[in-house]
Amino acid sequence: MMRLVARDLHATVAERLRGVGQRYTPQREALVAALERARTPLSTAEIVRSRTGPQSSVYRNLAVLEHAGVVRRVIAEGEFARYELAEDLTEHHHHLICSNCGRVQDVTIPPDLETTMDRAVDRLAKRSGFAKVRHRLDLIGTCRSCA
Amino acid sequence: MMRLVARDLHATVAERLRGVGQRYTPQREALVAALERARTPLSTAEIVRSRTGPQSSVYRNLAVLEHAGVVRRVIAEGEFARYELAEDLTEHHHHLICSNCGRVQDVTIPPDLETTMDRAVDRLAKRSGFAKVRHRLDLIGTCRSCA
DNA sequence: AGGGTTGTGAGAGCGATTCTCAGTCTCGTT
DNA sequence: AACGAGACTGAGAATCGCTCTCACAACCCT
Repeated sequence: MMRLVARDLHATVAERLRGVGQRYTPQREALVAALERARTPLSTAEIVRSRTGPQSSVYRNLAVLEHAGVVRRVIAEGEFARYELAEDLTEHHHHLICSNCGRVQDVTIPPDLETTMDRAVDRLAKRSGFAKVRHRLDLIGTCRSCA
Repeated sequence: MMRLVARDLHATVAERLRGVGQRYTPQREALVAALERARTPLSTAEIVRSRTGPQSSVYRNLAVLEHAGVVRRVIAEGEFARYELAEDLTEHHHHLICSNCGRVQDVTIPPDLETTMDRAVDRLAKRSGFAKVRHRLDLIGTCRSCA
């Protein structure tokens, strides 16, 4: 799916929040806007630093947004959790993670590799009795400034 | 690389520890043995429970073993960190992770997919200025007992 | 306007992990 | 065999990301 323009993004977010009985408050809007602007997963520390509100509210609202399917918690290395907009609000992508400084950068891979991978994943999932399996492909290395 | 038999495994571990000025003590041996036996990543809680020593020593020794390149911290979901033997002591594999209960199970994928993926990863790495890039492919879903 | 629900912010609380430190063990050297 | 330097251990304290609590404010619907 293509990345939504800001107007549609906020409308979609509002709708999803309504769907779980929550409101789209200015603070939550600020969180979504920050994640949109970053175009790469932000650590909770970065988010808190970005004047989107006090710590407890940031954590609470990230949890609400995650529950509403608006954001996704990204598992990287390092001490802080990271969040990014849900994939269906942006587009399917992978992460290039610096194992030294923890920086995360979005990357996409060739569609045919994506397809091949999905087929293999499906087969494995079926064989192992897992359901609703999605894949997570991350590239882990050392970024230029940490080299 | 093939999985090492126990005899070689412990010899290799001892050597790597020596390489960083550390000793292969009985407690560290017990940790390595536990990870070998499990054949799947163990959470710190499971390791502590398995009578390999007091908590503080378990954490310290896991850190030492990680630094020596003997074990690897696995990032899954859930409250506890997980550890497994380093890949060059076992063999390259991926993880099937239950997003509900956090259980982790090893899986391998077809070698040709592995090759294709590595090629794509190399290309991306070169383009982005990252060095020593390895891939991490995890399958995340719901296991049978959590369905 | 009223009442019920949801959101907010400050601080307390929680829990996994790390640190500290005094005492012990090991190993190479004499 | 005794010694000394450095590694190891274990118990508890400390740290720190994160979550919870609670009193108060904002919002929505009728």
